[in-house]
Amino acid sequence: MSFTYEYARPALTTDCVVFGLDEKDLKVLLIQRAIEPFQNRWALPGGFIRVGEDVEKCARRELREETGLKNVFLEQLATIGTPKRDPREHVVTVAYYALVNLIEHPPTAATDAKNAAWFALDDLPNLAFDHGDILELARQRLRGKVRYQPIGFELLPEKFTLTQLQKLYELILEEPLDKRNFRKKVAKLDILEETDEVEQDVARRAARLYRFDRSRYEALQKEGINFEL
Amino acid sequence: MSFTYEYARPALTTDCVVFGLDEKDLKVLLIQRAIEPFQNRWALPGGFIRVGEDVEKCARRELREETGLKNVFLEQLATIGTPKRDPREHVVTVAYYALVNLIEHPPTAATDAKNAAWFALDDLPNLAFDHGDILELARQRLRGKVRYQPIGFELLPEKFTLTQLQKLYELILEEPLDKRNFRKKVAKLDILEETDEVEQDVARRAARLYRFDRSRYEALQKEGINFEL
DNA sequence: CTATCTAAGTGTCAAAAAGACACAAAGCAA
DNA sequence: TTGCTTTGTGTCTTTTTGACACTTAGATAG
Repeated sequence: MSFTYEYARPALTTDCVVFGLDEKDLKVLLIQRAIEPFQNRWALPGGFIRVGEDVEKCARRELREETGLKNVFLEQLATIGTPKRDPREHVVTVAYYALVNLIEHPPTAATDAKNAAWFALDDLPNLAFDHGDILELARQRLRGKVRYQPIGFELLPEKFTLTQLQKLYELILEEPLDKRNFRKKVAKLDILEETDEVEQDVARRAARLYRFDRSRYEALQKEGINFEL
Repeated sequence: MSFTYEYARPALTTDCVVFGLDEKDLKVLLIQRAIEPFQNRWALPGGFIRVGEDVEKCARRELREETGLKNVFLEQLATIGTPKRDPREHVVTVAYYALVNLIEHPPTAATDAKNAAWFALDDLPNLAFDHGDILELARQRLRGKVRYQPIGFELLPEKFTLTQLQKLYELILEEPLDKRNFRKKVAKLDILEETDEVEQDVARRAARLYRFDRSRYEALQKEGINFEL
């Protein structure tokens, strides 16, 4: 079966930069290509958009098929359509980025025959196509976005310590933050709920666990408050 | 001549929300559709991407062909691919927004047989497709962006008064600003160059004209300064 | 049980930024 | 000469930012 059009059309794909937070590092989920071009090279999960399929739906479907991830935070990054970016033909890709917490989504959740693995941001392989550029773009976007929207919470487990939160921000912003000032600011945002639990199994004083109060956040969001850190 | 593919492909278009500043209003450039669907309805300028054509290039080409505009500030807004947004078939559009100053680009600069006209933002016609949604999205983006990047200058003529600048910000942000505080902040940004000219032909004290210092801005940008107003 | 280790948790002060606020003078017109 | 309109300017208060260090909880090792 084949499909015929009066004018030539570029192919349309989605690609997704999946960020995950490990104990210590920010990581990205990559898949190893099974076929040419760039066979065996690591690449962003993604694939062709089907006719009648919503673009974001496509990104989510590919993510599920290739990495097993579902119900993740997903946001559009940019659309890249440089003619020569795919050696086969003109392929326009709609790039997304996703945030997941690695604790609830363990490494290497491949389903679709290919290999999937998490890579630390400072230890990336050479990527297929222009995926290296897209990844870098996603990294910048994350850095910018985190300053005025509390999307960082998507990377953490449901309950987390303030130190974990600070470490995360330091990883994303790539700069150290002052503990007291950080806590002062977070407290003022008033979007964290203190639980009555503490960390388990640590060989030192256990830190209190907090939970992100999404409803509180959405209420503030409507009033137009901003969340700079 | 026709083109055949193994799998069905959505069509790919670009659309562009062009903002322009009139004496008093923020306006948007629309074109009137010459053909079905939505014949005679107003719509965003845009059209189909050609194979081998870069996406942004396409947006610029369509803008030139349909409205006569060129060399404008253009930035990607979002990609929308809801399957039913075009009644004919699945069409994915890459939306851009552009900023131009109406003084240097006079109203109704149509070239491509269709009608083009500027509409005030609070007096818009019913738009074709989902273009009304795209326009609203662009408006929000502009409002957000203007707070930390001096893109507002793209809407003004080369030389402008501080009052003009303030009025523009008030239009975009949809809130009144204090004259003295506004000037204080603008001065601190240090990206305006004072000219030795003043307004002409006004029936009152003439205001001093300023020029946007782009090189100064780019220097600051690199150092990572931000431009909140 | 005591000492030791590690990370948690907490407040003050100074500097900078934001925001509220009002009036004199320029320049044209009548 | 008077009146009208809009320019251009400074101070003070409040809020926010940023620098900075020690005590304490809790587990472990001896």
